[in-house]
Amino acid sequence: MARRRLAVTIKHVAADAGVSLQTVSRVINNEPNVRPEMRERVQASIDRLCYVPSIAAQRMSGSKSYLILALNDRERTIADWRARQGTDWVDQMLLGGMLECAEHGYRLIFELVDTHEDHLERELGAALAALQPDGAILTPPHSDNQEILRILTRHHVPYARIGALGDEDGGSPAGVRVSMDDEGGARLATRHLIDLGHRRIGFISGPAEYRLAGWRVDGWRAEMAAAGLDGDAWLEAGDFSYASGARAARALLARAAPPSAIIASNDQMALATIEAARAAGLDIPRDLSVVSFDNTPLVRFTTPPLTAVDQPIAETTATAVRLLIEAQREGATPPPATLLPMTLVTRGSTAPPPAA
Amino acid sequence: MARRRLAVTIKHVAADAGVSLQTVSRVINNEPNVRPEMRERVQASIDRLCYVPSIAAQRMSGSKSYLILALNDRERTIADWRARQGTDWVDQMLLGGMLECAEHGYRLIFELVDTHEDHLERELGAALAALQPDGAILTPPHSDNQEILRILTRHHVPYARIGALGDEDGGSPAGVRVSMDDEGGARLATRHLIDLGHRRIGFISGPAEYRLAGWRVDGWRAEMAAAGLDGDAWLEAGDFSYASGARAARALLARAAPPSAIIASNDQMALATIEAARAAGLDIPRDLSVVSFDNTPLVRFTTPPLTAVDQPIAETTATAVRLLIEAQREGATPPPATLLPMTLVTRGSTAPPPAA
DNA sequence: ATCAAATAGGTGAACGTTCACAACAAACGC
DNA sequence: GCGTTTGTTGTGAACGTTCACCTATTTGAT
Repeated sequence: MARRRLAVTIKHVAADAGVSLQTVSRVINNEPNVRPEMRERVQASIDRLCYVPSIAAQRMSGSKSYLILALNDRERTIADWRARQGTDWVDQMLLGGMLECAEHGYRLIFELVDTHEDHLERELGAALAALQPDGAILTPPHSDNQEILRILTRHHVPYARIGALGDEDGGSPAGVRVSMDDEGGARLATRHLIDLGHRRIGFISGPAEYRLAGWRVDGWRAEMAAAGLDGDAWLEAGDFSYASGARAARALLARAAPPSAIIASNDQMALATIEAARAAGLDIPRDLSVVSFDNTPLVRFTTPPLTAVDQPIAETTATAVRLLIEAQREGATPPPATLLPMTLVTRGSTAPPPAA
Repeated sequence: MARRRLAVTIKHVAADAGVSLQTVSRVINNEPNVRPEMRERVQASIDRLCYVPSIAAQRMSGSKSYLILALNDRERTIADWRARQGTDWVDQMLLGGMLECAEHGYRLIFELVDTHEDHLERELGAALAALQPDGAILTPPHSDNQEILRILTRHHVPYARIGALGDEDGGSPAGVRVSMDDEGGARLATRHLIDLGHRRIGFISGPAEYRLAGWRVDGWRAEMAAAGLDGDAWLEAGDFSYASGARAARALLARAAPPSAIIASNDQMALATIEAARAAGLDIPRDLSVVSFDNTPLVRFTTPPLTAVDQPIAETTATAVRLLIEAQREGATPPPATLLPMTLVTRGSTAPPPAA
């Protein structure tokens, strides 16, 4: 069972370079007060012996663990994943955070948290005590879970809250917030359609319990108002599901003055809209332009490819990681809130409105 | 900077329960030779103090790290991800492995490996030395990278190879293999179409450099032969891209006796096939049935929803994790190779062939 | 030349856990 | 009653690293 891993330790390096353990440690951690020539000699030994400090041992003697925990809601993650709803935020988040971690010699550990059971205190506490991470990243809905924030604070783990609704953590210096600009994204989509010449622009919203759904509506409404158009006349409620999108689209198209363009709050509802429009004999984008939110992988391959607002999901975790690492530096004060812009990817589902 | 984390250690528990450290350790690790009443007393102290053993310290004194490394190709992962090709294997793999890990008190760490640079030895070695994982999971193309296998063996890290082509690791007892039954999946798809009454079943293959692409062709050909049909008459080459799928589909449909059904080796080519068929004035599934491989999230929402062969990607890593953990037990000899079956998800893109 | 300060390097203890081994009690065979 | 096994608990060392403290050397100002 390979008990002795015969790993090369700091002791071997010290012997090889003919110095004390402490000097080697100093070189590893880039501490001052080491003569350049000495530093070079030690580094040579390190390279020759392929020495790598053991994170376990480092952590034990009180230094950093170089681990960052990404906390995700177990139930939601699994549900999303089982249902394969097309939201690939998991791998995006992960890769964004992971690459950023790799840049700085850190590692991201993905941890699923169960808030339903009363295990929370024990389960999360166990993860924190066992791994002793240098920071934690919270994703919705955990970003606003006061108990999680409390536990993290008690364990002295700094955190970054992604998509947090407010600063309900009482302005704790341990926490920062990173969010995506949902309102700005909706404005981009609306502006694009207005620039194409559309005046009657419908909007299919997401469920009210998602604050981001409201923000998207706000952005659309604001941009419509800025162009002197009445937004509320073309609003239909959806809940992010395909069926609700189809229902909302049919309702919009059945109006006396149907919209010439529709913005759906996610990809599924956008696909439903296209299908509903086709069923009504409309051609996309000739008779109806459609813009979507999310920009999931396959929407570039649908017919037509979807013009969509792309969310900087990966940048979100990358930023969170960067802020957490920067905050480790003594005296550093990272900005308490960061807002990441969305972008519009123009494809084949939008065009100028019919001349009529 | 919270140097002292004032964590509750095994020492506190020992004092609280009035026993020695060792006894507490024995209770934690479920070792025998502890009186039930004593075990209960210690457990009570553990619960009361919310004690959790520190992984770092455990690892230091030679026991398990409860960490499993999932090694992925950096370039390919990033490329797949950037291109957002619709292959969401990353989050599927991850979640499958992670949930299985969680079941057993382990943790999965996703590690990107760069094989291009000559860093490999150093980079992978660093990860292994620093984290000292209890096992590693290799995904293609790493599963057959001899140097990686060598490094893992040298560090005494047992590994599971996913989708490995052969047992080129020289039958090392440290490694097991887990694969998906591509051939079986293709047979399922073919069988389904034959059962519906189709006789002329086209197949759009993947690129030759992917062995799995070949296995899928093999399955289709074998099932065709079993039904007394000539497979090779309806084979067209693709390369997994949308454009190649469109090309192949047009070629098949332009034949003197066009197929009444087409199996595409992935979702993108299937979507391309549908589009090409529509352009040729065909209705799906009335005039042409289409079966796809992959079953990515959005294909249930396309028009029509795709009948697709679903790959057990998540089960793949879950199985790998299970095998690695089981192999830790003294004397355990896990099966050297495991083949996971694919399943067929029947949706709206397949129907009996036109009566004509 | 003298003394204080700054710099370069070393020493022992500590971190929290497990391992090897010792110690002791109880149960067993004869 | 004695030696032997079996089961239960405790003791000291070890794992690999960093921290606090200490010593020796060099530097600079007087």
